[in-house]
Amino acid sequence: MPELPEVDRVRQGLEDLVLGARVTGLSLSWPKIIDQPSPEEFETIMLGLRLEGLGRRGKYLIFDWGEWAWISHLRMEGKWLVLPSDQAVDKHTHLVLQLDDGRDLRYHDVRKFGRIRLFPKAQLDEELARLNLGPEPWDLDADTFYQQLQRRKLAIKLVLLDQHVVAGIGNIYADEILYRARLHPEQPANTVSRIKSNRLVHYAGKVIEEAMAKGGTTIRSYTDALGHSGGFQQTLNAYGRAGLPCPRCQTPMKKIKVGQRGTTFCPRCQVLKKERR
DNA sequence: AACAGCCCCTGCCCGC
DNA sequence: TGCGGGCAGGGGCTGT
Repeated sequence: MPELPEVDRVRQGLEDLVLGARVTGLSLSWPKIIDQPSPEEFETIMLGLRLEGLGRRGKYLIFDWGEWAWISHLRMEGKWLVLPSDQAVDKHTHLVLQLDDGRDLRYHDVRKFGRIRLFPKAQLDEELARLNLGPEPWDLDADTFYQQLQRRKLAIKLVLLDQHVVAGIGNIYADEILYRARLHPEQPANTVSRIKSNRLVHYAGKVIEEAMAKGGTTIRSYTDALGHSGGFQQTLNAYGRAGLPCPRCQTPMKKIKVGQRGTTFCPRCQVLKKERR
């Protein structure tokens, strides 16, 4: 489940590996991954384009193809792979772009949840605006964030996962941020104190930056474009540690569901506070 | 406006 | 061994 740090590593990998390459052939075996335009138009437009840049916003990858651009979201298990063209195509590979250097850029996605949107690059700003993403975690403004919490009754974890509030945080890092800030994941957002809100802002930036420095987290299937795993999983305090002792107080970590999502926290360090009026 | 519910998919795990 | 059912889960969409 790639989140911001993993998506950024993918971006870097692609930049190193295929920047400047030109598309000489194309095969799209699961058209639904292209949500715009039609498969036929997609093929016609892509042939001959040169990859001129790679960007990222939140968990979205941005491919600059000169006159055209993509926004690509990997969702749960999407991967971009760069492989020699003569290597056999895996059954979960849904798009193959042959490049002019004898290699392929391939989109691989077991669950077929990921999406690619193609549009004229002149529309990039409006396409990004349409996503209505919140700031990158390290750009969060403490006042704005606290104001958003005050008008939401949702569990605080679900607010951290809301891409309109802050972009790039997913299930793993949400648990880590809440653990460090010592907040119960189900604490209603509008009952989070100003101090705790500030702590969330602080740790959101810090956890994501630390994870980026370690090349992201590999839990199930994430790898970068070279097939390398991340290194942050050794640093995880909460996610995936249900039943194991809390690194701070040794109390066994507890696993619950918050808005259909598996959530691990320390029942002693992260206590639900009573609402005050 | 906020939020709940549904849908997309497949691999994996469980019980029988 | 084979099979059916349940589960996981980000985000887009609809309905309230």
